[in-house]
Amino acid sequence: MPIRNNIRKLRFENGELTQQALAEKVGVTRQTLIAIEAAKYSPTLELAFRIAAVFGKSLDDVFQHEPE
Amino acid sequence: MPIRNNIRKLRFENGELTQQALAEKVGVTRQTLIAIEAAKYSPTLELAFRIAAVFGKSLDDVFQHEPE
DNA sequence: TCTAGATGTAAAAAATATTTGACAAATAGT
DNA sequence: ACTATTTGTCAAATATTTTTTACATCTAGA
Repeated sequence: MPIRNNIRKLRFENGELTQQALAEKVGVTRQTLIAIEAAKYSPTLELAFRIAAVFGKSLDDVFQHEPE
Repeated sequence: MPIRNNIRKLRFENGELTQQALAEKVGVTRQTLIAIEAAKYSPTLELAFRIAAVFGKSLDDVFQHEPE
């Protein structure tokens, strides 16, 4: 599943936002956030939207699909 | 789950692309595509990317999140 | 009218995402 | 050296998405 993300980068750009803090803002578990940040699996579109919303970014700014 | 999409519109703009044809291009079942088009549930980000790619659009052009 | 193609719905099984709980390692501060 | 915080991992349970199969409806064309 080749989906990259800039979550780690965005967390630090937004005042060292911790994984747990972000997880709470997004309404998800810390483990879920870790897995997504590490691209272990593909999140739900709904969750992807909520993550992007926290940073005030669009989906494409946070997640990049590498085709093939 | 308030996620709108323009799949139906995009299908017809792309030469009356049928649900089954799109499903095959995307590598998914027709029922899955129907459910997503009808916004019955939130697809995987991976799948959302593949759908957008078929139309040569970005994610945000195909799916819109209505916050709250 | 009959047939074929496109769309819609439904229910159970399979696959995948998410939660819960617990533990380990690294870092920073006291 | 100790404690607290952050990050990472793992495994089992739960929730959600996706598949499979089957049937119903509608429209267009022969």
